[in-house]
Amino acid sequence: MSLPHAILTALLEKPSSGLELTRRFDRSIGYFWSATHQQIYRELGKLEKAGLIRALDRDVPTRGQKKEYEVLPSGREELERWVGVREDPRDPRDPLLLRLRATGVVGVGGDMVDELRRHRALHQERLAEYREFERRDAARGNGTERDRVHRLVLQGGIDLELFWVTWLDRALADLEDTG
Amino acid sequence: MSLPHAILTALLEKPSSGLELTRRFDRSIGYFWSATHQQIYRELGKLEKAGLIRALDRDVPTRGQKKEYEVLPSGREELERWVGVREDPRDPRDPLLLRLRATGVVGVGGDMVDELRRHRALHQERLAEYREFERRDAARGNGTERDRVHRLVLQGGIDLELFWVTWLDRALADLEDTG
DNA sequence: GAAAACATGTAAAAAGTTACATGATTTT
DNA sequence: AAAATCATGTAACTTTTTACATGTTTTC
Repeated sequence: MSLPHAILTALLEKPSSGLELTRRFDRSIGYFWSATHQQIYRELGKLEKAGLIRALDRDVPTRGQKKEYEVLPSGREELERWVGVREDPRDPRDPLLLRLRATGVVGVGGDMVDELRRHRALHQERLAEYREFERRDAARGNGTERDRVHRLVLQGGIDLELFWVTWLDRALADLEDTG
Repeated sequence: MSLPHAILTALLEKPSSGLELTRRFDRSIGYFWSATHQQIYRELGKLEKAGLIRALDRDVPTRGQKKEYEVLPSGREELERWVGVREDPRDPRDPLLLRLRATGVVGVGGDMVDELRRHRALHQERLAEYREFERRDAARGNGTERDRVHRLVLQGGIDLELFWVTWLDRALADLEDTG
């Protein structure tokens, strides 16, 4: 049950429309949580119905017209409750390592090496992007708790991509060696 | 669509019953893919129906009685096809970083620091466990491709836990500093 | 013979993915 | 006026989670 809380957090940081939220999920929030626009619109509908958020301005919302939402006090309370909840780390699920392991029983082919290289490039790209965000952030202030938390989370994104690039390098070195 | 392929891989490595598979998913396969017994039994049923695996021995399967499965040729072919598929890295989804970010807008309390410490301990535990597996593996042979792939995947599990412990240490240092 | 451990399942709900539909606004 | 982009949504499906149900074998 994290999506509604991700949306509440994003809306508290800045009231937004569904599409704007989708874009923010592709950027900063996306370091650790992703969502499609379909998920977001559905969830916005639920949150509005539950009285946790409300649409601004629009009395007569028509299709195709921008609709901005803001968080209501009950929404903020719900988020405050949720941050105090204990939840264990989630089980990892990564198809790439599964595929690699499967090659151990059905045989490889150079295909898997290509695929690992491709993934390495993708992670490298994302890493570069995050480092660019970091560079930009360094210019801005870092006084508030919010800024520090943002920085920590971005650092998490960077470290995670670094993990991937490093592990993929090792895997490629190993497989190219004798593969 | 990875669960059926995870099961096919596990069954090729060694024919097993549903409960045995569940245990193996909690151990080695669990480095990067998890599944509950409910998921596994349902999927075994589907795979059997699709003719990719078959139950051994049992002609009259009754509830509560062990049922072992093995992979049929068509199952192996399906797995061979699947390892060649290109699939982009999956979007990360981690509620902990989401909760941390939420504290940036609703305020922290020492609660989050406690929660980060708790997660650090859990990751540290798992890391120790994986290193124990690594130690044991080192004794065994490493000649076959299968052994090498297993070792790479285990290394991935270790590196991922190391990422968490390192990042959590950094986060704790930062938050305790001024928190 | 009671309890614990082993073993297989069903059902319902929640979350996520994929495909499709449609209207409004801006640019060329 | 056509095309591109902005914007919101529906529907069907798949996957995952949670709660429950039940039978068998081993151990004390």
